[in-house]
Amino acid sequence: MKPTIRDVAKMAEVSISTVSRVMNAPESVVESKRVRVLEAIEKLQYQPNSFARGLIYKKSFTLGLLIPDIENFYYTGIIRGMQDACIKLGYSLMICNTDRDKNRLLSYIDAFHEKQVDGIVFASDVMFPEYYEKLVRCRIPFVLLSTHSDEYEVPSVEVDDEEAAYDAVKFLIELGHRDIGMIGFNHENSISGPPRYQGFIRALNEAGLEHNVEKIRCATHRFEHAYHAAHELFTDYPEITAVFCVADEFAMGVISYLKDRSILVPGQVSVVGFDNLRIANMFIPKLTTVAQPMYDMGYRAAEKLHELVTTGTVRVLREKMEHKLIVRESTRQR
Amino acid sequence: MKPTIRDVAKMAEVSISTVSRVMNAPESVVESKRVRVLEAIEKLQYQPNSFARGLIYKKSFTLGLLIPDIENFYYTGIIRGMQDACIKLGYSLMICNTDRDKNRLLSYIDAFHEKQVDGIVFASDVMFPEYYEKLVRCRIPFVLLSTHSDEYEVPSVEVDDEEAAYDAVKFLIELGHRDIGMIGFNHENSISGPPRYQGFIRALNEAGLEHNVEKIRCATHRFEHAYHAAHELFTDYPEITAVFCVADEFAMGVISYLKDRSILVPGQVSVVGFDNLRIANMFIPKLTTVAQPMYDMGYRAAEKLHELVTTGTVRVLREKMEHKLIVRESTRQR
DNA sequence: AATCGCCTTGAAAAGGTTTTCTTGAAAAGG
DNA sequence: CCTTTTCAAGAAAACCTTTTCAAGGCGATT
Repeated sequence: MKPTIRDVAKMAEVSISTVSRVMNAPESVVESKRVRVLEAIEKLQYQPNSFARGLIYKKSFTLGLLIPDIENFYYTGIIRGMQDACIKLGYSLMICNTDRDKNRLLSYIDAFHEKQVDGIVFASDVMFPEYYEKLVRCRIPFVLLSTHSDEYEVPSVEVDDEEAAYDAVKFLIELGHRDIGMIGFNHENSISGPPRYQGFIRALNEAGLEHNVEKIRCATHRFEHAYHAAHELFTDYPEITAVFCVADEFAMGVISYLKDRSILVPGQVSVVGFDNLRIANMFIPKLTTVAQPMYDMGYRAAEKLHELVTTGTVRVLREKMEHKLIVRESTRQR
Repeated sequence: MKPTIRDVAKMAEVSISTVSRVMNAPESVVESKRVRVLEAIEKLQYQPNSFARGLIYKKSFTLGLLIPDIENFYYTGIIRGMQDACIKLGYSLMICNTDRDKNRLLSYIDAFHEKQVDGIVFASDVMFPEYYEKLVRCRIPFVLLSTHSDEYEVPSVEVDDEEAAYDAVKFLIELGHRDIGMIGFNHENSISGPPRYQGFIRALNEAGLEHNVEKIRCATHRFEHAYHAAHELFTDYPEITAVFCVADEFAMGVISYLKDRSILVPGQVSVVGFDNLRIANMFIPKLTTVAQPMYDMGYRAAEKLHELVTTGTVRVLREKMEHKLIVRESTRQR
């Protein structure tokens, strides 16, 4: 059987209280006994039972992460950052992939509740009232990542989507493009959809290019959808010479479509993506894109959640992270 | 505070034993009390404390997954499969990304031990004696995924790497290629490196193409390394018209290198990858590759681990999964 | 009518740790 | 040398659940 504190105590010939003290307040026990206990711990490969501990502390030292789609490359960076932060903070991390399924998400919240995770970071999804209410009923603190809530006061960390989109489109305009399209997210079930669209519009208006305002098609996260959306976009507006995509995966879809139509990128059409996934730098052509600091965002979200969990509140509610336009090979002067 | 079984008992005016029974053996309590208890549970949003439970059952109903590199697209499929299996089996999943760091891996094992996960699936890494011994010392059951051990008797699930590599190279030969190179894994710290190399050699020998045996360069998992390795390979052997890559990411690296050298793929050189990652179908050109059933492998690994955890043993020790060559656009008849 | 047995229920122990309370001993102060 | 203070360390309670054991009540059987 797994050795318990009792076994250690017996071997070291002290009481279990002393063993406990050696682990939690070593300076309070005299050296001779301390070394005996330490030796016993080592010899028995003793590891305190986290169930017993959890029972007392009412804490699991575990954080939960809820992501919509693990196959989306966006989240791998987030995960790394969050995991590193967890290591630093002495927490474990539990990752759950909802596959964009409402019921699944709800049941993961139950699982988190049962496992008594100390807090949850909720990534990218819309914070529906159902989710919110369940979370507060379960008394689980949570922060939002790459999303936010207008209705509720929930801490969040994200980039400035409007500004980022604006920068991307402005870049295209400065390159001399006058006919610009966009592949966006559906507005109903996405948080970043509307602001990125706003940014697109603002850049257009500012440059007097309002005639492009309609040149937008929506896709739902996947390459194939973006390919299809590109087909629609270019069928309706063959004059387009540049397209702003709200995700790198969309940019790849668009470029693949253009490739199949034998339209050169960036020769005839420029394409800019969003996120700066690792593949953005591997694709042919390498993607010009607006980078989100995924790693830092994951890291920051974990820190913020920790702040919330330990202090009960958070110094800055909505945290904006820096985005940055990265110019590579998928765009060109017109 | 979080309601306990006591609060429920009080509200329903029964003993805590009765409450426990309605949750674990409902038929053993008379209907009138049962409904009272159920109502109280509902009203209080009661959720049993998993620490107390774990203390009794000595089980956490959690499985651990150890992966070397979450940024490698290979693992996302694994994770999905394993998570789905966990849901089916009533387990939670804890994913840890070691970043190929030995110490980190060791400390994750400690974390798993402390959290008392019921079992671990250990993916892709070499099972060093240090790992093995630690795992058995901690008495944590584990299975190997996409790796195996020659020294120890450990359950594993993986594809037949030798055969899969053989199939890929044979395909290239059948296409008429006579000068074939390979981008492989380093043999020291990879399990699939040697068998894939063997497969390459066997296909070559069988076709009387032994003169290619030296045309191999190694890379360590990343695109950039593969790019560099391709540079070396083509500098030394400019006659090569086909290259077998042991990872899709390597194939992308090679193709990018050839692109920069203005060598057409598949026009002048054919490239085949390995894994069939989601991007294999998004890249330009779409990759010909030998597919691994990542989802199924993750799923199967979880099932196998569950079998091991519950029965103490496993019916088939080393499980081979089916691979399959998928022909797309990166290869062509010579 | 009495006994047996079954069903339902409550009391209590067990599981492993932390922490408070208590006690005994040693150090410090007069 | 005696009293007070400080310190180390053990005993026991608490955390929340499950499960065993015991008991009470009731119907059925003889």
